[in-house]
Amino acid sequence: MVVDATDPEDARGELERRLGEQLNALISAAHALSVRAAAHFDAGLQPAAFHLARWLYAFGPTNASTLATAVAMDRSAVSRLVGQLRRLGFVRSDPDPQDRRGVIIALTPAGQQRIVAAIAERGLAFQERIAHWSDADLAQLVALLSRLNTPGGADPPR
Amino acid sequence: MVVDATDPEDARGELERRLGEQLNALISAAHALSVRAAAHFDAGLQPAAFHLARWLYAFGPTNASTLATAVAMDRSAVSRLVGQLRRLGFVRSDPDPQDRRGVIIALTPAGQQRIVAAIAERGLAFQERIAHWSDADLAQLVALLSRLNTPGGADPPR
DNA sequence: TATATTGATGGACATATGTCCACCATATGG
DNA sequence: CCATATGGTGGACATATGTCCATCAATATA
Repeated sequence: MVVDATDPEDARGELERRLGEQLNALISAAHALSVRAAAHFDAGLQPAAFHLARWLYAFGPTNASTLATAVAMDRSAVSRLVGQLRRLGFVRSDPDPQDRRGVIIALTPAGQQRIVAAIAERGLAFQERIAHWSDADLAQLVALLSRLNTPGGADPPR
Repeated sequence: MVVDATDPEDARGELERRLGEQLNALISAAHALSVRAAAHFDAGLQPAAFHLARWLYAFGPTNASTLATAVAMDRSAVSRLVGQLRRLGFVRSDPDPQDRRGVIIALTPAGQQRIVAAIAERGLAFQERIAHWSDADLAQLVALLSRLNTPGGADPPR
């Protein structure tokens, strides 16, 4: 596809297309690393439980329904997996003070440590790639990703 | 954790830690979108096949073994899934001229179109977030991600 | 109080996925 | 030529996952 860079609309569209391409490559590569990280997290644990724990680590506590929507899982499945994680002491689920039908699911310190350890391996893979980056470039990337990750431009709901 | 920003070593480590955190959030959020994108790709197709197709779209043709390693799957599974994709006309597998035991697996134009269409939905989710970004910031992010995604600093093995 | 709604849990079952193994074709080394 | 190694395919089976449904407790509404 040939793009006329002098046309502002097309230039913007091209930028967006290239962002999609780069995100796709990143996510595609990260998937394999995630599979291996999940295996490291806990041997007696279903891999899908790792996704839940990681989401909780990334975005903080929520109730079961929100969590189910966020990770694109059935509520039944989330309930089962949270049960596993709770039995292993990696998450806690306290009744929601606002609506006592619901529960607030949160990582325990033990769970947080496990996540950090499991992710460390993946960290190594990327650390090699940024080894020769300047601090300025690295800081810039972190800042831009941070902005990309907070939909409203506000702080994440920790 | 309190970091002494005047110590260059700690500042660098802190940057790397924050990059890990941001990547984790991005990957965690992207996972749910990927699940939905896979469903859009083809109804009669196993979701895992979408991962294969996406990897081929992101990184280009390879042989079955390399593909299996890259996506952290068993060779048997890759063989089965590639078979499905081939039957649907989304990939081609030609014998490797270098080693005629092996095959080179590549997306067909039809497969490429499907991937682009399936990813478009996810694109919309991110497009909202970057709607108010300046072209300069967007271009900067694309450039930095591009550098992050090419391990050796060289061009990807298309 | 009676009724309907909502959040969560867990059983039951179908489907998808991971893994092991046997097999075939080619390649490699003696 | 023979033995062995390697890339790929597909069968068989165990496990993980997705989905539907019944159930319970707390809310909300009348």
